[in-house]
Amino acid sequence: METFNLGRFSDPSILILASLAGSSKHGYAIMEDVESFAGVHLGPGTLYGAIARLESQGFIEPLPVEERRRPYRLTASGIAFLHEQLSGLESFASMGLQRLRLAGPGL
Amino acid sequence: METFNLGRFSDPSILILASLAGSSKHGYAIMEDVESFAGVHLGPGTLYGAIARLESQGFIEPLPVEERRRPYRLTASGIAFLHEQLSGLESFASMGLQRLRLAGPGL
DNA sequence: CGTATTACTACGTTAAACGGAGTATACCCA
DNA sequence: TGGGTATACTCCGTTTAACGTAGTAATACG
Repeated sequence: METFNLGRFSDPSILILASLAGSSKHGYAIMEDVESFAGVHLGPGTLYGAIARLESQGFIEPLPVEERRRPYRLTASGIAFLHEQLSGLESFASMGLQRLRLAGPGL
Repeated sequence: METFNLGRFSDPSILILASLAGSSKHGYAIMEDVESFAGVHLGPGTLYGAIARLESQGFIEPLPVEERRRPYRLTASGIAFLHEQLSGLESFASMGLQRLRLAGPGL
């Protein structure tokens, strides 16, 4: 299955936040979820590095460890931040596509 | 005017390509355009570094220099690439927002 | 005629993306 | 029962590119 490709415009942080918006989950599950919904594979360095940063920024918080899994959930500020980012992204994408539609034939 | 904020999820490359989708323009004009439509300020290092990379990737090409300005335009492959990226971005953003809507109240 | 704006170049620093390697536990199945 | 696979990470090194500062030079303006 070919999912849409976000290329280098795929800040792992947002992918992780979007994954946690679906439901709270631990690192490995985030990795699989991101891979399946965005077609982006995050290696361990990228994934856990980004998770640590998101936690220190207060956008996600750890839940009790269960069976060597450390699940995380979005905080209120993580939800707000994600919403803001996604809204901006959606506006930007639709504006860009509009530009392509208008100018595309005439380039 | 408060524009939407793309934060760190704002690969300068895509912003530049989207700017050129509006019309061909030179570096400084791209900088101003990106600032006005995306609210993102690109410093010279970021801007011209990204432009050089986009050119070497064949996504943009230089037009004849006029009055110490070096304008660029999208190539066909740049248009295709931008379209693909923006479509993916739009899907991703709307999927993420949907997840927030569904799970948001229940987190 | 000097100050601001335009349009860059050049360079250095830093953050973080990325991947390889390794560890350890649990699960399956022959 | 023990060997392979999946899970769930940690650790660490390399590379990339984002970002800013400084500087240059030309044109505009007032």
